[in-house]
Amino acid sequence: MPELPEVETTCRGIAPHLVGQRIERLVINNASLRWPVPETLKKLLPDQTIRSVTRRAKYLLIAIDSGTLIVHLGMSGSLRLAPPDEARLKHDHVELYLDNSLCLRYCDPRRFGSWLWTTDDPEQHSLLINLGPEPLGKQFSAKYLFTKLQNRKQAIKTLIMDSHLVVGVGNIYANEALFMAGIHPQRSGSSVTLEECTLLVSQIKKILTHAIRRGGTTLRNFVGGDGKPGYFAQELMVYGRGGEACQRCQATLQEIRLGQRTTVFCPICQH
DNA sequence: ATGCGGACCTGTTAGC
DNA sequence: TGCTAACAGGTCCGCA
Repeated sequence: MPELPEVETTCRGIAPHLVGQRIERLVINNASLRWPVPETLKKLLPDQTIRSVTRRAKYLLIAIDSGTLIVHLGMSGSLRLAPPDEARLKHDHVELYLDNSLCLRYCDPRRFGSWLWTTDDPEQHSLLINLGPEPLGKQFSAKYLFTKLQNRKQAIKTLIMDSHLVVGVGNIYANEALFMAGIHPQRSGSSVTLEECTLLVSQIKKILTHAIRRGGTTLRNFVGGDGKPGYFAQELMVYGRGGEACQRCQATLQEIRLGQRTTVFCPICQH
C-alpha cells in the first residue's frame, strides 16, 4: 500500500482539483470496505462544497461544509481524478462526482481501506485521537523516541511501525531507515541508545522527505492523484533485496519475518 | 500497559 | 500449462 509518501503525493495531487468544488453526487459501487461506507453520504454530500484536503498520518481528510470525509487507502487503495464518462475499473468502489466535470475515483482491490464520515473535529475521531506525532514534525525528535523506547521489549522495527508511537513509517521505510541508521531490526526498543535515536529519527525524516519529493515509492502500480507514477524501487537499499549483496559492504542481505512483516537487513552493517 | 497473533480481502508470483 | 500456497504497501481488535 501506499506508505506515507504515497498518501502525501495523492493529497497534493488531488487537492487543487477538489478544493472549492461543489459535490454533484457520490456513488457507492461496493460499500464493503474495512468498515461499511455510510449510505447516508449519498444524501449528505450533494450540493456541498469541498473546503480543504489535508493529511493526518495515512488518512486523507476531505473537509466539506457540514463535516469531514476520512479516507484511508489501506493496503491497495488509490485515488485518481478521471473524466466522469470514463469507464470505471473493476475495483472503483466509490466515486465522487464534482462540478468541474471531474470525478474522484477510489479504487481498492483488497478493500482494506475506508471511507468514513464525521461531523466533529476529525482529530477527535476514535481512529485519529490516539495517533502519535507526524514523522516530519518537530515533535518527533530523538529525545521523544528515546523516551518512548524505555522499558519496551519489542523489536525496534515493530516499534517504529507502531502508529501510537509515530505515524507514517510503513514496512518499506522502516527497513530502509534502520539500514541507514545501522541498527539491527531485532534489537529491543530499550536497547537503543539516545545517539542511535538521533540517527534513526534523522534517517526516517530524510527518507520520507526524499520519497515525497520523488512522488512516492510506487511498488507495483501506484498512481498519484495527478496520474503520474512515482519512482520505482531501484533506490531502495534493502527492501525487496533479501539474498542480494549489501550495497555498502557486499555481505548477503538477510530476510526474516518480524511481526508477520518481511524484514531485510545487513548482518554486518546493522548492529 | 504491553505484546502477540489473527483478521479483513484480492491479485500476483513462486513452486511443484 | 495449470494448480496451490504463500505473500503483498496497513492497522484494528481481542486475548494473554
